[in-house]
Amino acid sequence: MGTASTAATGQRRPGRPRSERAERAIIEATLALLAESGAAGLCIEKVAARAGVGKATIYRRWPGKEDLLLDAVACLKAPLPEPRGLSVRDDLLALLEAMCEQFADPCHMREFALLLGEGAAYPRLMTRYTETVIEPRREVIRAVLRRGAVTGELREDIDVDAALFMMIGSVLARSRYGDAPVEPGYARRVVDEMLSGIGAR
Amino acid sequence: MGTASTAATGQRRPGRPRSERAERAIIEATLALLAESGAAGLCIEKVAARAGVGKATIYRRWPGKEDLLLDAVACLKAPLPEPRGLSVRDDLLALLEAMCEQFADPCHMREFALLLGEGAAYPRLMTRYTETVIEPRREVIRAVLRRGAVTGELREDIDVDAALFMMIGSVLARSRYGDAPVEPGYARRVVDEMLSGIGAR
DNA sequence: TCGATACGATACGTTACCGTATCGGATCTC
DNA sequence: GAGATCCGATACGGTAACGTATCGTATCGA
Repeated sequence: MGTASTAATGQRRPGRPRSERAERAIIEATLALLAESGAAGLCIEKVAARAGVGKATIYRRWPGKEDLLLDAVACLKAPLPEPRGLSVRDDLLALLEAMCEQFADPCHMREFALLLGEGAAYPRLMTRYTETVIEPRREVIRAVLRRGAVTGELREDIDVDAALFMMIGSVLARSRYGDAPVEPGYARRVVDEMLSGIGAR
Repeated sequence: MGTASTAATGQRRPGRPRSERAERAIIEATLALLAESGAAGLCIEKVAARAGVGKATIYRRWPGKEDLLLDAVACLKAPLPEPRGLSVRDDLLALLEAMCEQFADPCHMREFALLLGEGAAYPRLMTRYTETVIEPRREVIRAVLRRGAVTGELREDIDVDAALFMMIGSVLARSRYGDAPVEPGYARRVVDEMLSGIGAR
């Protein structure tokens, strides 16, 4: 992490060691505030207050806001269910339903949307988020699509990336603020529409 | 608009009338700064500076930032090409290519992404943006899809909304910061994948 | 011409957050 | 126990934007 050099050398520094508990509280508070107010709205003083920590304890570890956010975002997990269904259709359905569920949580939605919007201002942060959260999820879906092309459940010459973004995007475009929440059954409709195609037989 | 009551009564108020030119400059500067920094990053002093206007000239018309933004966003247009192609496929292709092009412009992308991310903090602003920009565009695409279902170019029982969001979302999910720019031919790949479906024949 | 209002400019006090410094107490190693 | 470092707390000066007030000038109706 962005912290001092003890880990690098392996040696112990003299004096009181840094509190692991404080560090966890800081990261946790950072992620919570990130989801609430976005990267631009996040401020160190609020992080310190929520973490129950002095400002100095933060500045001792990270030089500034962006470095703190960078480490915080790296701690995010991407809890998409590992697909182990029987059919490709069932796997896609489970993945898409999990996405719908996550985006229905206003907290996750905000986290994603805020980072998306602020990507231009914080490019390193956006890159880290992509590596940590977004790309692993995409890869899970890509794997299912490729598997389908091999087993014959999907067209052999399927355009994996186009299909990937159609799936992900259908949830993303639907889950905007101001729209009605995604209704149950939406994932199934998308998957079936993708499988059968919209063209006439 | 949010301005004073002369329009409502139709009567002229005594004294020097408000400058139409200043009002236009303010709205224009607001939209420019909105695209650059988002709603949260926008500040009245910068709007005044860019518009070449005193702060009082802004506060005389709008009580605060959100009301100004509300009027500014209402002035946005949604320049999707009116489809008048020969086939449904050509129309969808043209619409999707126009979307790709617009999202390739960093300015439009930021405008959209920033508003999306800040939707939670400015719900009225988000609603206005949806009414003015987003929903009209969706309706154009819906109309083409419905037409296809009638003419037989598309399946008769097509799920219009699912298909709509798959189309829009494929561009949206692909056009993130940190990703490579959308390559030419992407729109065609999406449209053809949607028409044929990814399921095996 | 005169009163009323708007204009751009600028000064003002307020608030929020920045990053730094310092405090007394706590917790490590030697 | 001595020295070093960290702890949470808080004070500090600096900066940015807030929204209000006040300039002298400009432009309208009566």
